[in-house]
Amino acid sequence: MEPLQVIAAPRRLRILELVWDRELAAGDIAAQFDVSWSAVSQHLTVLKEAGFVTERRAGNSRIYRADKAALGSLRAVVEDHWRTSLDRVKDLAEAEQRTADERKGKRG
Amino acid sequence: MEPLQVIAAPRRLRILELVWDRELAAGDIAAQFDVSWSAVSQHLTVLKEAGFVTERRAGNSRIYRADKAALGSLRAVVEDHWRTSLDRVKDLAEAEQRTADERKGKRG
DNA sequence: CTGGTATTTAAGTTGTATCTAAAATAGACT
DNA sequence: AGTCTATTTTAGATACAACTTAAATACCAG
Repeated sequence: MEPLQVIAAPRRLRILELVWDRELAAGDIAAQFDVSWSAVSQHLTVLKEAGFVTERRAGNSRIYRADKAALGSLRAVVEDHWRTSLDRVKDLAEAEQRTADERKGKRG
Repeated sequence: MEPLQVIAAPRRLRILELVWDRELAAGDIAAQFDVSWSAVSQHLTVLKEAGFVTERRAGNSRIYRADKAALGSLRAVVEDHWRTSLDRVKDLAEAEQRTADERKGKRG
């Protein structure tokens, strides 16, 4: 998969942030989300194949961690993303509101 | 739309590259692709709403151009992608050249 | 005004990435 | 061996972004 596609999926971006500066077992990652472990596992596979996370086995767990160097120019994008994500949620909500308003009144 | 999503669509990335350092009319952009003008127009709208291209009117044409500054950290990603694509072309050309050399009986 | 070109908007179709659920795998422990 | 736990893989459902076609808009020329 193309590097850009890999980090463009919001769930994968959040996973990447979770293992940005610490190791985490797959289960600990999955526990952060309201989706099945299977879904998270599939995302981890994509991230691993892209080289954006490393995997190591410990007991019967698999432990993941971001490989920042592998991200190249995408690294700054990831770092930017979480710095601005809260603001962006607000902006998107406002944009939604404007769209809804325009539908009601066709050209404001 | 999220900046990352905007750039992650391959068609939009190529459009952005087309208008990277020159102005182009919507029609000239659409002519580069094997999809309908409508589809290209929709992509241009997304790029414009993200702020990644500027639009100006000239006669009955609309002329677009990339706004590199607006891309922030994504700028490097676009440039990387473009360079990588060019490298791919170059690699193919070199492979062709090697094949030609071998036909002549040249070095290994 | 009419006709023509450039482009967008509207409405509906389709391909595909993400998801769920269930079965399979791998290692630890007894 | 057998059974735990952690995780992946397979198979199939779903949601959504990119597309198509057709109609609408905007601008220019006669």
